[in-house]
Amino acid sequence: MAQISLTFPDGNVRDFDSGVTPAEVAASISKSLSKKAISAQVNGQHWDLQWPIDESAEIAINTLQDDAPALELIRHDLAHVMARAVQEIWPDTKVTIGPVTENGWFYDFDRAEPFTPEDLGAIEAKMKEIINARDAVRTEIWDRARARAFYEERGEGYKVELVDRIPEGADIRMYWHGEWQDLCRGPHLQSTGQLPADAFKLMGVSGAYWFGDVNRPMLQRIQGVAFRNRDDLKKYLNFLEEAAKRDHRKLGREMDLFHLQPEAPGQIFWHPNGWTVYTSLQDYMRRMQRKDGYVEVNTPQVVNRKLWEESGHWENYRENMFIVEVDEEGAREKTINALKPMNCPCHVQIFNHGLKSYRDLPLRMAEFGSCNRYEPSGALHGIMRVRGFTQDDAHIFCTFDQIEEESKKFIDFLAKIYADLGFDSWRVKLSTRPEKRVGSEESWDSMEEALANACKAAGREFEIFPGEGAFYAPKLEFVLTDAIGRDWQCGTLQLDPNLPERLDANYVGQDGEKHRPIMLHRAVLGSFERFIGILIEEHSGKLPFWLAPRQVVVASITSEADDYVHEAVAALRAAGVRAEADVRNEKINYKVREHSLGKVPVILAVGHREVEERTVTVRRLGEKQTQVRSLDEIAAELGTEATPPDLRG
RNA sequence: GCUGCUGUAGCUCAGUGGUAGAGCACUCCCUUGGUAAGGGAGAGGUCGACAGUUCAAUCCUGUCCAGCAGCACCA
Repeated sequence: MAQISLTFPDGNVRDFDSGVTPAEVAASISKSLSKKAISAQVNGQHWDLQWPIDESAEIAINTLQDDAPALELIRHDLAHVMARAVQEIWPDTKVTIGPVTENGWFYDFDRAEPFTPEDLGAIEAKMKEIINARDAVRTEIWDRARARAFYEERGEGYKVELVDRIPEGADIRMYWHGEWQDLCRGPHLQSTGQLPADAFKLMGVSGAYWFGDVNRPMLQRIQGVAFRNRDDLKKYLNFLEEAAKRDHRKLGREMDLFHLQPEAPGQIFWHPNGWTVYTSLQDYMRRMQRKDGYVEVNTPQVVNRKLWEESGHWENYRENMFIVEVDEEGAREKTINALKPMNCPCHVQIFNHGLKSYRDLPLRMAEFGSCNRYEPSGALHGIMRVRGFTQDDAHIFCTFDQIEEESKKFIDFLAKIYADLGFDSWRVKLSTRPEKRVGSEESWDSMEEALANACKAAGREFEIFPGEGAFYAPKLEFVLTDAIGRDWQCGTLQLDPNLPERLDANYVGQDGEKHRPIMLHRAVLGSFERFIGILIEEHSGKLPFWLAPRQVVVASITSEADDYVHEAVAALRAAGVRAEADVRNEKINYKVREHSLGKVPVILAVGHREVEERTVTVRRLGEKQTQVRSLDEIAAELGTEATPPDLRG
């Protein structure tokens, strides 16, 4: 038997027979390690305790104390345990795949009857039974024909398909615990008894397509979350509760920002409070754009089909467009129009109106463009994914040589805005040429390089996403992370030589000849609707003062202070603060509670004392402490705070 | 769009084959109270829509609409 040497994390080297398993290695070290071991790292690769090691390697034995491997194994083994539980309860159920997810796992099943929420309890109970049975996990490598025959005999058609999908040369691993069997690449725990029976929870059942294919029948997906111990699970469930509290749909109602109703699905009824946030943000964006050399335009909502055919949207995007047919009385033919889903074709019309010279470039054309897209019903989500929305859209018409500089300028612009809006953490993705594409390799080289160079010049790191670009050009996407760790793609910078070509945009160059400009589609916020949703959730409704819809409420403690309340409100408004009076016949406790829940950042309370001294008592949201200040002083101070970031001295 | 679940007062939710309830919010009255709910009274519902079964439907069945979760989609 050949010898191999294994190097341990502490630097020790020991010799073993080739083919030794990590389980045997652990046993040779100590009995307790052998019991506690869950898996190994062999040359950095996550390794099942039962897999033989044939060559000298670095090895580390993992236990439940090792965070990453432990979580992976717990979640993965629970997926198997759940599948076994389901098949034990409903033997006619077919199993498919069950991968690990960010906080747990899911497993997709094929079964005629739907799983009900009540079934989940039964499955969970059965899973605990299986864990308590402490069955050893066993693995073997089979050849393809045997594995295939095995699953065919059992009628597990999905598994047959999986066996067929395993690439040539890769091991086909079969796993067992108890009588139950699954095809799996592993690794797994030593025994189901190593699973924490109190640190997982089934979260729900939903539909999912087999390999994401809409044409295949829908499977039933049961999802679970799992952690190393009960406390971590509790922490996670608690986190979910906290996240639910900051849901923009809930806060939108509580803060009276907007509503949606069935007559206009995916379109927003903005209430005064919400519209104040919207217009404040839009005013800010408008000022920023002007300062950065954009011109602003506005273009039609309802545009004849002809333009969409020319732009290519009719061919490629039609099922997402609202079609408007005009059937005029006595007209020879009815006209077919579409609500614009994008602004770009209209902007090219403005560009094309009149001759453009190279001296006009770069031309930065901005529009707060109202767009309508017929999004699939299942995609709608509050104000984050809607059918009617407004983009902070702009198209930069420029020459190829100007791409890099314009891109750099845009990244700087976007960085300034994200910083002003309180987002410090964001990433840049560079999506490069896809398989199916148009244009020469040289042109792709230079476009990708221009975007990469622009990032470098702006001092921004970027990740490359190969093959993710549009068929005509690469793009940058700007992803920000909110307070609960979710990613949102908001900003984008898409190069586009295609649309100017289709719509025959051109400018007269220095040489007196016609040339084709390139377009840069770009947005910072993406859409106001989605961005406001993100802002609400990021701040749990406690928006930055300059964006808060009601910045100050002046509340009377006694009705004898009512006149002074109105005087204070007038003074605040004169100072540029959005202030309201609350002179209702209610106690101050009641008013404080209500406005605190309404996320009003500042409450000024006034009673006899304040009236006499011409002061107010200031209470800021989230603070218990109050402060007595003179009315003039606080009006000036809050006036400064209410100033948008770009207008501050 | 697909699978599953849900739809009762402005909000959160209970409930029943014999046309409905609570808390909060709302209106009025009392109370003028010092920093997260003072007390009392009152008003408010075509039980998502439309069909069907039934003597009788908010409840059972079907279709549609909308919402929620996930999948798919996001040129």
